[in-house]
Amino acid sequence: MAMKHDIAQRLSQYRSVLYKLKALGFVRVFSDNLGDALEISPALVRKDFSTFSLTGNKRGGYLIMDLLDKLNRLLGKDKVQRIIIVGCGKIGQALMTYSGFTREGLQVVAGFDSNASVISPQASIPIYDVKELKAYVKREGIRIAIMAVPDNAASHTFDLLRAAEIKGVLNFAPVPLKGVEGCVVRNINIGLELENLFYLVRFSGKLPPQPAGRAA
Amino acid sequence: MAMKHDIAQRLSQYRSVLYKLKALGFVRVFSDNLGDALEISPALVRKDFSTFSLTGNKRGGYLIMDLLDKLNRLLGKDKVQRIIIVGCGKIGQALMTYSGFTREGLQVVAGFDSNASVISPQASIPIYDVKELKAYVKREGIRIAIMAVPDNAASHTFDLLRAAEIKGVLNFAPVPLKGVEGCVVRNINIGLELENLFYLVRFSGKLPPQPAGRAA
DNA sequence: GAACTGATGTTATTTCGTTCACAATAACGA
DNA sequence: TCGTTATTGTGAACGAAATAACATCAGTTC
Repeated sequence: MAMKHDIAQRLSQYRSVLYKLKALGFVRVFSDNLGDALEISPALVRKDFSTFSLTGNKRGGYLIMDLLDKLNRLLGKDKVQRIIIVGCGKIGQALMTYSGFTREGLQVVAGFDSNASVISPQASIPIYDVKELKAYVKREGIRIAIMAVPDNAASHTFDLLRAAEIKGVLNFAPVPLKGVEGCVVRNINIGLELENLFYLVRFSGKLPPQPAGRAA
Repeated sequence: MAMKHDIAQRLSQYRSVLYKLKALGFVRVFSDNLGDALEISPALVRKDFSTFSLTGNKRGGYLIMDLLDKLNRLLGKDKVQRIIIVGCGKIGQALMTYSGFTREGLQVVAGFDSNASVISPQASIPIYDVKELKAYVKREGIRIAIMAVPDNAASHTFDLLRAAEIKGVLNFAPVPLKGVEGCVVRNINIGLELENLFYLVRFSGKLPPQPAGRAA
């Protein structure tokens, strides 16, 4: 059940770096450059490209435009990718107008909430009652949702999303959801990340306490 | 340069699950239970515990209270962990009042921004001018910061944080920051995560296109 | 109190992602 | 045109992390 997440993440990162290089006027790029940018070895860059049949020239490296074309097709970036946000509290609303999305070809097309006071179907990005979720998703063919609800609503909301046959969920609730057949889940647990940071800072450099107690 | 991130993350997850079990009235737990909860093998649970000298009883499993005590000490949860937020736009402000933090023993003690219109030193969680960042961090002994600034400010803001000798940064800007000596960085790139989701959904089950072209 | 049961703690094995190493080859220069 | 050089593409080697396997032992039962 090992995730093949990592290589897909790298594809997006390559894409991002390539756009920057293109903006700087470069037309070719070498595996070394991309390796430096992502802090990985050039060999891994070439291997990734090989896996997806992204080919270069034996001496002239890779053509940036060519790579971008192929990556965009691979990542489905040739069309705008529409998402909805379920849970329009502070985080949800912040994400609704998050500027990083448009730049990435992502478009938040609607929000959903159970709290009547935030519902506003006339807004530029409308917020509907969560009761309308299923119909909307079906009608508009939405496949990906961001979930930004409080922890106690997480599990129920996830059931609603599954009932609406959502195919992928980015979960910001502090309750890790388990992925299920037909629906990929990705958990972003901010508290967990911070805890992790505190841990890494506390023991940065030093090994964890009593790492198997090998005598000196 | 392989990360030892994973085991620390699991430690926090064990802790979270253990609290839930405790709330349900359980007093003992077995490696199987925790393995199921985190979707990992029981062997890995025992191995993790062994690494950190978390011991159980050969037959009776582990005592939940005992594990929690030790985990809390390991993760520094015996005292409140204070953090600051740099960049008080929508995301930053949403995080300031994020309810998930207090539950985790995390406390946002201040915000910083360069935009005069959001500065409010009298608020219950004060927002100061970013000019005061360094002095504040020194005075209060802050070690961890959340960075929620727009992409074009990311690099400069990171320099400020380093100058203030911040030890760890959780970066929400859509520009991945490279970690540096003395400062651990953890990037949360929402756009990237969504792209990844789209990719996984597109190819869920099926292998990536032409995976090295092995003939049928 | 002796045999048995069931879970731990740890060693051995496997798996998998990454890096190494190098053969193949396209561009460049004389 | 032919040698040289720089870079790709990929099979082999490596290493780390997860799993499997098992020896060890606390508790339970008769």
